[in-house]
Amino acid sequence: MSPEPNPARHDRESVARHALALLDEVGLADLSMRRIAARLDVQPSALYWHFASKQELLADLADRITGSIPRGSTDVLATARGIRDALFAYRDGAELVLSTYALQLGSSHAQAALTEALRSQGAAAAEDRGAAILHFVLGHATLVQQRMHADSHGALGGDGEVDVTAGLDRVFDLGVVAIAGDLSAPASPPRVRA
Amino acid sequence: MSPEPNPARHDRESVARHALALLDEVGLADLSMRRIAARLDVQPSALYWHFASKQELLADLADRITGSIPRGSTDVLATARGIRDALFAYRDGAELVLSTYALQLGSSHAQAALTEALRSQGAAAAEDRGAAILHFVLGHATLVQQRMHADSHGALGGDGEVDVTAGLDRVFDLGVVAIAGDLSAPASPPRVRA
DNA sequence: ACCTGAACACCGTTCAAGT
DNA sequence: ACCTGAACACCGTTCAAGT
Repeated sequence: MSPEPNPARHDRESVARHALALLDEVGLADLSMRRIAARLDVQPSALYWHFASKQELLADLADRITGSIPRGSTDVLATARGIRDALFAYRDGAELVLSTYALQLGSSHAQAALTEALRSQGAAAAEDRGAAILHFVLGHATLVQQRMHADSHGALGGDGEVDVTAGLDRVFDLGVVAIAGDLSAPASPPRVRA
Repeated sequence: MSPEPNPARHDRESVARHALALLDEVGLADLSMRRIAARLDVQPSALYWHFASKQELLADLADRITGSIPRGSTDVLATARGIRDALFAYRDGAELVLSTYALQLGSSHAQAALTEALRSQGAAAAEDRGAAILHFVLGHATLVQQRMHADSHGALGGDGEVDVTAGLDRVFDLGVVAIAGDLSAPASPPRVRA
């Protein structure tokens, strides 16, 4: 019955899951090691038993976010939407994945999903198109997610009453479809010129 | 001849210019108010006479970076390259502009340049395409710039000896041209289907 | 108009020591 | 195997006070 001092021991998995939940609550800017430790009822230094640095922890979180991306679809647009939605599933998810991308962990998983879909649709230069779509999706999702947060915080640009997220889905689809290329033409499109 | 205590007074312009130079040297992660103050030979609190917060200072820097983007070109690809190169002109320039974008300052300038070029080429849905290209360029430039920095720091992904920036120019051009649309067709492209 | 000095509430990280 | 306690070198920001 008495509140024991601290029987709550954790492993890597537990730390990561709590950190991911905290990210969703407070956002990336306020996700400090000390806050995570407090949430785990543990001293900050305890985290360094499980992760060598904050960078490594964040990279792990990014991997978990991109890990839920569905693979194996032959529809490029659906695949791109799957990536976007995985990023949207956690607050600042896009920014986190984008800033961790250079370390080449989960982002290659996302790019592979796109390249697969492009190839199965017979698109030329599938590798380059996959990279381009991933860059577009990451940029787009980061901007949209930031905007959503800025709006809910009441930091408007001055125009007053415009819905900032209006038309962003249209922009997303346009971008993905355009980079994917003319999928109605199988291998070498007949490049019509006026 | 004697080193006077501190006759170096500054205005907003001076602070911003020194901060921008420091950004280029140390990168965004190490650009602290205290470091900027030290560079100006001033106490950290002095910065708050010129800028209300670090956010406001960073937004100003982002504006200066995007302010150098050439306007008025009718070539969409050239305009996109102009934006990318402005971002590349300072260390972490892309990340800075991207993270400040929600506040809607200099990024609208960049998007306007793209929309103008698209319109002058008679592209349909110029507004949406301009937004999509901007999202792509910001995502792409951020990733490339990060990668450059990670490489020079020796943090490889494990593959050993691959040139990571290889083919990125190709991906950039592919993305921009694709989203810009078929510019050889003037107003309503004849949408050929097999 | 522009800056100092001191303070407040934070950071990430290391490391010996505990269990 | 996992954590504490204490320390180190930092942060952004506020505010009275100086010139």
